[in-house]
Amino acid sequence: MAYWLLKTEPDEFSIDDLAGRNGSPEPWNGIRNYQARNILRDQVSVGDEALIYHSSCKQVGIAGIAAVSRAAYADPDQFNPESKYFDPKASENDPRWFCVDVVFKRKFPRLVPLAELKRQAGLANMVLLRQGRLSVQAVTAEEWKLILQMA
DNA sequence: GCCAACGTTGGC
DNA sequence: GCCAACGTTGGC
Repeated sequence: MAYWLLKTEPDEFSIDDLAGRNGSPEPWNGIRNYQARNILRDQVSVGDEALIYHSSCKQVGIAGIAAVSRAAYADPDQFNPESKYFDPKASENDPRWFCVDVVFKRKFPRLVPLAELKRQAGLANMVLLRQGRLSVQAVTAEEWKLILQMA
């Protein structure tokens, strides 16, 4: 079992939206970055758990936890010309982008702000703090434990 | 809204 | 394959 962090803009899709799915799977789609894509496609597995991170909003930080319920499959939006995630270079035979399904696990009693994560010595090597722009990233067991304690 | 960091595109 | 120009992410 591995741990991940998934970024989302809460104005688009928040931890509350995920909670509102009442346990049904939510496709984590729209990932259009190769590094993130490779992690999704090659490493994220059913049963893994992920921190849900709220980005590009008033209160940035970690909002809760989701579990992976389906491993990588072709993101259908890449084939849909109506979608903003449409990719003319992708084809059904040769998909370029992938998504996974996640289910809601829990919402933290409070959002753990990015500023606090930055202050935590044990999190100094966290990918989130080292590499700004990666929307799917690995979290170590130690980091996971520490963040759950902060929540 | 600004701007730093970084990813992508495209000419050569 | 290099690199300049440009676009996007994302915190503040």
